[in-house]
Amino acid sequence: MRGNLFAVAVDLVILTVRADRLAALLVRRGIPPFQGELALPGGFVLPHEDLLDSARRELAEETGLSLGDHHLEQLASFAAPDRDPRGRVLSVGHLALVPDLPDPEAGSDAAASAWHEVAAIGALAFDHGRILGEGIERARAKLEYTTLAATFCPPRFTVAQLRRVYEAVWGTALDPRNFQRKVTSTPGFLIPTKEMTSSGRGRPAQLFERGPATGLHPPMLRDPA
Amino acid sequence: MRGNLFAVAVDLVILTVRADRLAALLVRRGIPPFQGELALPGGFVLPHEDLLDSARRELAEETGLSLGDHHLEQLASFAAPDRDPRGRVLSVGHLALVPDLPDPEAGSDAAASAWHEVAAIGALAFDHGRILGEGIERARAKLEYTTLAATFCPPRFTVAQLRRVYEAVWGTALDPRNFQRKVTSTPGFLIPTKEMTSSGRGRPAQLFERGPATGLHPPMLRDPA
DNA sequence: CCAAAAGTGTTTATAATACACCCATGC
DNA sequence: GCATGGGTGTATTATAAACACTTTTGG
Repeated sequence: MRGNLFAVAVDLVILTVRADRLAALLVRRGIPPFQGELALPGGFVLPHEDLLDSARRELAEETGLSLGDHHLEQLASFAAPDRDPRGRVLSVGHLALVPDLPDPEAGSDAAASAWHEVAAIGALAFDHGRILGEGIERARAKLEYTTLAATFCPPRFTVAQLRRVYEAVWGTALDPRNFQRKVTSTPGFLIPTKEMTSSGRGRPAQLFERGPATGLHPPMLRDPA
Repeated sequence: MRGNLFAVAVDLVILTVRADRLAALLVRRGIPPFQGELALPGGFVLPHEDLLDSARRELAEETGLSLGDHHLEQLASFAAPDRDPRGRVLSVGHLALVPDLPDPEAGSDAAASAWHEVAAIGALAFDHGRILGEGIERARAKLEYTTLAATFCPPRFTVAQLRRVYEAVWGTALDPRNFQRKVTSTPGFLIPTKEMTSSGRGRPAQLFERGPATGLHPPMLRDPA
């Protein structure tokens, strides 16, 4: 082992759907480098910490989420020699999908963090723009073959809420009728409850919970606009 | 930046198809730890080197391949605190798909390396068994949605050769007639040449070259056994 | 001639799409 | 009643899969 040592960080692409728009949690940096600029939440890996544990810890610190059944996965590593002016830093990007949360409140590390609609995000510190881009791309791809979309929803949700998640992430319109049949007939996607939505215009909708499906399912439908 | 520094290595899952079997290039370790055991090719990242450059360099050293149009991509990073007895080492796994090559010859680093049929590979040094497993899984998944299978083939190949690649990687039998129509009708997959195979039993087959397709194509067919 | 592999055409099953239509609520 | 969204049924279309058949070589 030689002296070519790296600092190792984890950075998080934390996505949610708010007001029918895909949004990411970003922090405004309080210290150099890139002071005052927007960046992904993240930090250095502790001496005896595994990568996912480190990402889970950062996620909890930034969002207050204890990440019970939420989704967290490794994205990719970024280690361009000049990506950090302080020296050689390898960052392991992670992707988290969380339900719509109340705005991050003051206190702990979350003070400087806020949700930003992804369509309106400009340049970020370091190479975080690229990491964010890969996270969004991965999320879009995974919705097509997994039941992960439900992780964007609260514990109980309607089929229409779930559909709006797909529409927000993909930026397309889906046929509500075909969507309904598709998701309700995919084994393990949705667990029906006996409750219905009480308020709102139109006929009340049945409430569902996230099913246990982890793996793949036949492709989701993408209607033309 | 604190003293929690890591050594960073790249390890390579180098896959090929030899004699209709999926095979990986492995090295036998000449020094501790895990002296004498089989491991993935790899090594430490140099001070000013990017990850893919480092992987390309290791690939060239181990196989002699200059990696013109061959495939190389990052897989994932592995950093369990105890994965290397020498200390904290983060390894960035990479996946390379190469055509069937002559056996690695003595000289350079390739001396101790050899192809191993993946079905016959036992325990590997470090956590390389897991990295290999993820590489194989990724390769299997990507054949289904990309035209990557052709990177396992020599510069000119027949449809039957390409089919045997799918059959080797997936371990399934495919219908030669449906396969033919499928691959020849996928835009950008195959470039037809005017040449035919000269020898061999049966009717001569047309030779093709790798097409330019990079992205996705409709799912490949998987026939039942 | 026969066996073997290449390649084409046709039929059948399955899944995706489009869309007509009925249901249950708020106003 | 009427607008709004929830939910079901069905026709149409694309695609995958199964397989009969012709072509072209070597022996």
